Amino acid sequence: MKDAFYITTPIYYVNDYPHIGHAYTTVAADVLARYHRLCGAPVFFLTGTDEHGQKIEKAAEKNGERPIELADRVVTRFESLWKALDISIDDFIRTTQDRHKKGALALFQKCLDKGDIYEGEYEGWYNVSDEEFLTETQVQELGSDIEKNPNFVRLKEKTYFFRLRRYQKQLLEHIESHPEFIAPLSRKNEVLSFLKQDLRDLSISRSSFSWGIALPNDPSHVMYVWFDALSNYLSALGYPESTDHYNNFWPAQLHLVGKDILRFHAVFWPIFLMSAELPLPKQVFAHGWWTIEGEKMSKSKGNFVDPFEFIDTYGSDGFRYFLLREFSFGQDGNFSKESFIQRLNSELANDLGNLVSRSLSMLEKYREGKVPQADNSIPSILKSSVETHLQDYQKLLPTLHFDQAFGEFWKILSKANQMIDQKQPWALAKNPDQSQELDRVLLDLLEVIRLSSVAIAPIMPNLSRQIREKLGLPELAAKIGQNQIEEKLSWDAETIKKGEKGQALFTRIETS
RNA sequence: CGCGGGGUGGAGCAGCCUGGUAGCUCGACGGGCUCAUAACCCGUAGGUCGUCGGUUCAAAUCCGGCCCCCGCAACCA
Repeated sequence: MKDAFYITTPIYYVNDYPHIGHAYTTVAADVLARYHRLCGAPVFFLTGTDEHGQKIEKAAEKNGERPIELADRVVTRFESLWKALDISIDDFIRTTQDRHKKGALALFQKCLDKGDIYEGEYEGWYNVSDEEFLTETQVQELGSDIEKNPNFVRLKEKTYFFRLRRYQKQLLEHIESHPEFIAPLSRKNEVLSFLKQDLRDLSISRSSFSWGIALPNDPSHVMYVWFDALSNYLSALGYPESTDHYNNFWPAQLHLVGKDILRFHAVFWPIFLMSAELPLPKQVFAHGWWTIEGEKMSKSKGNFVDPFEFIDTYGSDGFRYFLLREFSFGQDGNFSKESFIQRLNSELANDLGNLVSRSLSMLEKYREGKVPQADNSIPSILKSSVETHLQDYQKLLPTLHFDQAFGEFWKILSKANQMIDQKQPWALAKNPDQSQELDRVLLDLLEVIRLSSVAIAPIMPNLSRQIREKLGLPELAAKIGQNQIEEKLSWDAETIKKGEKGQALFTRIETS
């Protein structure tokens, strides 16, 4: 039996509008979840929302509603996006749920018992009208003006600190003895250089607002965002109860995060876990960011890409494919409508869609749509090169080299197109003596199309299903213990029932 | 000396860790085919790999200096 695969996205701040970045992380997680399910592994794929904090409290107050009412209202933005994007989550956790509070409190108590949390004082510049401490950068920018402005006062606040330094060495050792713990490599180096400085203890509570989880030892404080949010990965499994669910899936196989929150996941989170004497996740992977038409995405520019808009116009499969195909996972990349359309037209319409179309059309024309009987005396033309590419695909996809994995598979489509040109089935069809050779060509094409339906299933589940319908094959369904990727992603693994051209698989996007 | 990423044919990128004929996609140009979604196939042009120096028989690749671009340190994957 395959190892259990627990994969998470960050929990998203509920008050935000979902944008391409949220979609990116979640689609990547979904592709991995679907892939591992097809490999027969028990999979638990978790996402959710972070619903506490001063911002929510204030926003709710402004709307004249209770914070939980606001959260209940806006959480649907995320829930409906995941539905529209065909995200196959197993669970959706909200930090306002009782199960989460229970888990977060239990983790906090563990750390407290360990003596890693102590009461201290935070002193800094406070913005009276915003009711917020200024960040160090803000203080720097203001310079000496800060002392002249009566809106800024020097303030001390009681807060609870976490003794990060106690675990600094242990964490360094862990990272060094587990080279795969932080990926990609450049991010790991970043974390290592951070860890080689002296760590400051981390403030993990606030008393200036109350919308959060009250500390067990001091109800006048609530947990500050990171302690609260990170513990979702445990609370979703039922922690602190030692259920089968928990025991099967912890430690997580993979925390997928954006590069901005790597430090929280690769430094603070493992330290909390060490304090609570829990096993660490196997890997934290930080991916890159999207720029939009060459510019940084930001609220002030208002240039967020709205995923719903693209899904509505071009479908979820194409959008999903573009996100992971366009550039290497881990790097930054650029979103432009032009490159989006270009890639979909070239790879989904011209390469894949057209190959399906021309192949099935020939089957209908030359063989009345009937799958020819295989003649073993004529060897397959494509088999051996296809197998090489399939092996590479299977190495690349689970290691998060999505762009290369699909690039590798697309080489197969290219080989098939080349074969058509070389063999010229339309000429073979005119000569009855070459009937068997024509059969061979058609069978090879059908097989490549069938393999496509398997290879693209994790990223384009709808196209996969449509292809399989054309071939008279059932939709791929995951079964625990049955490795369908290995079984069905090999040459002639399934008996193709038919080959119906039907409707175009993916039509070109006209730009005019 | 805050931290990090990047500078490779017109565009976007891979290659750099583990030195040894500079590769991919798109675009341009020419040709082929007619089964197909004006799609597909073949070929051609185009790069002193930011720059200066070092190591080496050999450097896009290793080392050092410099220049330029971008991001983080503030909402934000």
